[in-house]
Amino acid sequence: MDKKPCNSQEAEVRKGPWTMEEDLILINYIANHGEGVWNTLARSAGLKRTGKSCRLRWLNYLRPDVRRGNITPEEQLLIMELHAKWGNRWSKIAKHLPGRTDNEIKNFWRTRIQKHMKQAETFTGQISEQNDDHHHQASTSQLCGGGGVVDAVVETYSPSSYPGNDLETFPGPFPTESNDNIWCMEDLWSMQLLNGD
DNA sequence: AAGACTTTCAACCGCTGCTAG
DNA sequence: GCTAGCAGCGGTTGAAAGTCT
Repeated sequence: MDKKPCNSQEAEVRKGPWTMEEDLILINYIANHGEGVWNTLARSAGLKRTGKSCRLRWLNYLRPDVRRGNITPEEQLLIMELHAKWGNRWSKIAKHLPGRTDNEIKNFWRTRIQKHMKQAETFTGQISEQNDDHHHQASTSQLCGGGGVVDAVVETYSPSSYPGNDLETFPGPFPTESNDNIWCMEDLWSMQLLNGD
C-alpha cells in the first residue's frame, strides 16, 4: 500500500489503454527502424511503456497486416478444427489464420464458442433427460472413442449439428461490423506516412 | 429515461523456453 | 553448466459498449 517505487524510471511506466500519440510513435519508430529488441525499442522510441506492452500493441493491433472485424464462418470452422487438434495453442492456431492474432482468436473462443458450448451442454442435458438410453450410448462412444473429449466438442460444433447444416446459422451474435470506437488504422498509417521520413 | 445486467475485447500478469555470455 | 535477459504464450481482468427491464 505505502510501498514506493524503487526508482523514478519504474514510476514512469505507463499502463492501460494506448493513446493515439503512443500508437503513432510506435508505428513511426518501427517503420523507420524495424522491429527489434522490444525493451530497447520502447526506450529508444521514448515510450513510457514496457517492451512487452509495445510488442503486444504492435502484434495485436498496429501491424499493417492485422485483420480486424468479424470472423468469417470459414474462419470459425477452421478455429474449431484446429482447436480440436491442438487445444488452447492459440498462437499455433493463429498462424493458420492470416491476419488474425492469438489474442483475437482466444477472445473469440472464450466469448463465443465457450458460451455456446455451455448452452449446448444445457440443451443436450435436457435432451438426455428425455432420451436417456439412446443419448447415453451416443455420448459414451464419442467421449471414449479414438478422438476423445476433443472430438466430442468438435462434433457438438460441427455444422451438421445445427439446424440448416450451415455455419451461417451458427447460433450467436457474430458481429458484422468492425469496431468504430477506436481510431481507424488507415488514419494512423496515413499519418505515419505524412510524418515518416 | 435510467439503472442493472451482460458481452466484448484490449491489455496486463505470470510463467516457460530459448539463447547469448 | 549456470545465469540473466528476452520473447512468446496462455490465462485473467477490467473498462467500455451494448442490451434489457
